Amino acid sequence: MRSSPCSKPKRRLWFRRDLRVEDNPALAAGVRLGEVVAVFIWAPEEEGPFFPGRVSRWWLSQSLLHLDSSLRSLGTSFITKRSFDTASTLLEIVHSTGATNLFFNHLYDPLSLVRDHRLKELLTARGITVRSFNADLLYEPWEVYDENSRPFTTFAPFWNKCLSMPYDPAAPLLPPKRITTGDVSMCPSDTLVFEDESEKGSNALLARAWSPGWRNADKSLTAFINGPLIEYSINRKKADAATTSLLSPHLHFGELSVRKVFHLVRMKQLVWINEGNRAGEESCNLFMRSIGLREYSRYLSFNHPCSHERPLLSHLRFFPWVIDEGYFKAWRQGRTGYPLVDAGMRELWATGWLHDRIRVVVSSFFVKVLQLPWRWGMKYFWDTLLDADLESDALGWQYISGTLPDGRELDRIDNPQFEGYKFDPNGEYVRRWLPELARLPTEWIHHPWDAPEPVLQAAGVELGSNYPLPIVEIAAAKARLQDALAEMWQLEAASRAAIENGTEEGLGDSSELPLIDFPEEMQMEVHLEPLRITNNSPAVDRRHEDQMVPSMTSSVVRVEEEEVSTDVGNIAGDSRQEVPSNVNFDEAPEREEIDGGSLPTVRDNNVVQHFNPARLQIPVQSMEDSSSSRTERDGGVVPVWSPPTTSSRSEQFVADDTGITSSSYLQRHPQSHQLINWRQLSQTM
DNA sequence: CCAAAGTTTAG
DNA sequence: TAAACTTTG
Repeated sequence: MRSSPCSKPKRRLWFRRDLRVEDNPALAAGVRLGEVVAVFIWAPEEEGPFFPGRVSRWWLSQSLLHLDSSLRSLGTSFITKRSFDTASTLLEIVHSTGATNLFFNHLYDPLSLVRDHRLKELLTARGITVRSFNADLLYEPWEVYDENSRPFTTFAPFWNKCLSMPYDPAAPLLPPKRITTGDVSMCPSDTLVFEDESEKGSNALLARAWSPGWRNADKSLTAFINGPLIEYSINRKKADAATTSLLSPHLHFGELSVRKVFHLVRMKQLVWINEGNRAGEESCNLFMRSIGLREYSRYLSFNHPCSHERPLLSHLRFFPWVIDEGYFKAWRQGRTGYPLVDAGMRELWATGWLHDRIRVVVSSFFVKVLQLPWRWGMKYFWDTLLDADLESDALGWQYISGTLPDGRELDRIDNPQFEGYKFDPNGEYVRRWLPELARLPTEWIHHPWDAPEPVLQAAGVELGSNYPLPIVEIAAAKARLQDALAEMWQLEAASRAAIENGTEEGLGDSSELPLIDFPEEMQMEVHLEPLRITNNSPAVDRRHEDQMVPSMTSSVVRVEEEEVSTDVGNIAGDSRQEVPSNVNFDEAPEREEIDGGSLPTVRDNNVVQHFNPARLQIPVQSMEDSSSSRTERDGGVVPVWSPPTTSSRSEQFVADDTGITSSSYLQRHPQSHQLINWRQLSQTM
C-alpha cells in the first residue's frame, strides 16, 4: 500500500515561536499530508538590535530541548541549524531532505513580516509549496475590523470586537499521535549554543524558578486556572504576590496556545457564572483582557510595523528627550532614590521577571520623570526580561510614553511614592529587593527622604551613601516635563506650518534624521551618587532625534555582589549590523492563494527597501487600504499587506460620534489623536 | 432629586 | 492625574 517515497509529499515544518506539538496548525497539517521533517533555525544576528537577551536565550534553549524530546517520542527527529541567513539555510535543508512543502505558523513582528514574505516568494519560485497558519492569535489581524472595515486604533473597541466575533477562535488541535519522519540522513543538525561561559551561573538559577517547555506551560495554565485565577481581579494589584499567571514566557515562545487559554478560561467562567460567583467571573474578564492586550500588540505591529521604534503619534517625534546615560544607568541599577522603582529594577535584574504593575511604574518613571527616550528602556527590557516580546513591549512602552491614541496622557506624572503605598502598602516588596531599606518603618519606606534623621539612623540608612537621594525630584520633573511638552508642540506647529508652506525641509522633522548611535565605549565616570536634579539645576542635554540605544556593557557597574556581570548588554555592544539584504517587494501578487494558505505580505511598488535590521523602515499600511476581505479559519486567503497609497489624507483618531468624550488635554492638543502620517514618511525614506 | 464628595480605575 | 462611577447628605 505504501506509495513510493518520491510520490509521497514531504513536508518541512519550520518551528519558530510555536514550540509546541499541541494545537500547532502547521504541524497538524504536515502530519496529515505526509512525511515531516521538523526544523529550527537559530539566526539571532538577523534580529538586529533585538538579538535575544541572556534570559530569553536560556528559555529558548530549554524549550527546544523539551520540544526535541516530544518530537522524538512521536517518531520524528528535530533538525537544528545555526545560520546567518535563514533563507539560504532553509533552501539548503529543502534540498538535502527532498522536501516539497514548507509549513510554518505566522509571526507578526516587523522583521518576520518582511522575512517570511520574502521566503515564501523565494521558495515558491523554486517549486516549493508554502503554507502558513495562525498559531499565535485568537483572530488574525486581518480578521478584525471596525464597522468601516478599517483597523481599530484603540484597544477597547478592538477587544470588544474580538469578543463578539461571529465565530469563535478555532478550537485547539490535539497533538499528533505519531509523526512519519522524512529522510534527514543528508541533513545533520548543528549544535546550537545559547549561552557563553559567563552566563551559565546566572542561568542555572533560572532553572530553579522556571520550567520552560510546552508540557510545563500546560501544567502552569492548569494550575493557574484552578488556582489564582478566581482571585485574579483582587490580587492582580499586589506587586509582591505570585498571583499572576506567569504564563507570558510560555506564550511568547508559543509553548502555549492562546486559543486553548481562551477556551479553558471561558469554560471556567461559565462555571462561575452558574455559581453566581461575580468575582470569579470578573477575574476571567480581566485575565482575558490581558490576553487581549497581547493580541492587540500583534494587531498593532501588523498594521504599524514601525511601532517598536517610532512613536505612533507624530508629535512625539518632537519631544526633546533627555540624553543622560547617568540617569539610564541609575535606573538600570535600581539607584534612582525611589524605593518602588529601585526594588522593581533590582527584581528585574535578579530574576528576569517583573509584575505587570511594576513594569508600568518603572517605565513610566523612566519616560516621565527621567524623560529618557522610551526606546532605551524598551531595549533594556528586551535584554533582561524572560518574556521579552517585541510586540507586547512596544505596545507597553508606547502606552506609557503617551504615543498611542489611547495611551496615558503625556503630561501625567505618576508619583512613585503614592504608587508605592498603592501596590506595596506594607513595604514588603521594597524590603525584599532593597535590603538597605529593610529596617525602615513602613511609614517611611516609600519616601525615605522625608524620614527624620533618628529614624534613618535606627534603620541603618544613610541617604546619599548606602541609598541614594531621589535622582530627580517629582516637582522638578513636572516642571521639566511642561517645558519639554511646550517645546514639542512649538516644534510640531512649526513643522506643520513649514510643510503647509511647501518649505519641504520642515523644521526638525527629526524622524527623517539618521538615528544617532552612541560611541561603543562611554566615558561616563562611575558616580555612585548620580547627579540630583532640582528645580534650579542647570539645563539638561536634550535632543529630538530618536536615538539609538547606547551600549549597556561598558556603563553598568557592579553595585551589588549578586549582580553577576553585565552580560545583559553585551550582545547589544557587539556589532551585528552586518545582515544587509536588499528587499524588493515589487513582484508581490495582488492576492495570494498558494495551496490555500498564505502569510501576511509586504509590498511596495515605489521603493526598493534597503532592509537594514538595525533600523527597520517599512512603509505602513494605511487605514484606508485595509482590505476587508474575510479570511477562512485555517490556511485561508490572507489580504496582501498593501503599500501606502498616494492619497494624503491623514488618519484621525476621532473622538466624535462614538461617545469618547475628549479630555481637556485633548482639546488643548488635538494632535494627540492623530496618527503619524506614515505615507509622507515612506515617500522620503 | 441633585450636587458634592468619595472611590475606583487605566495597559 | 483625571475621568467615570458610586455613595451620601
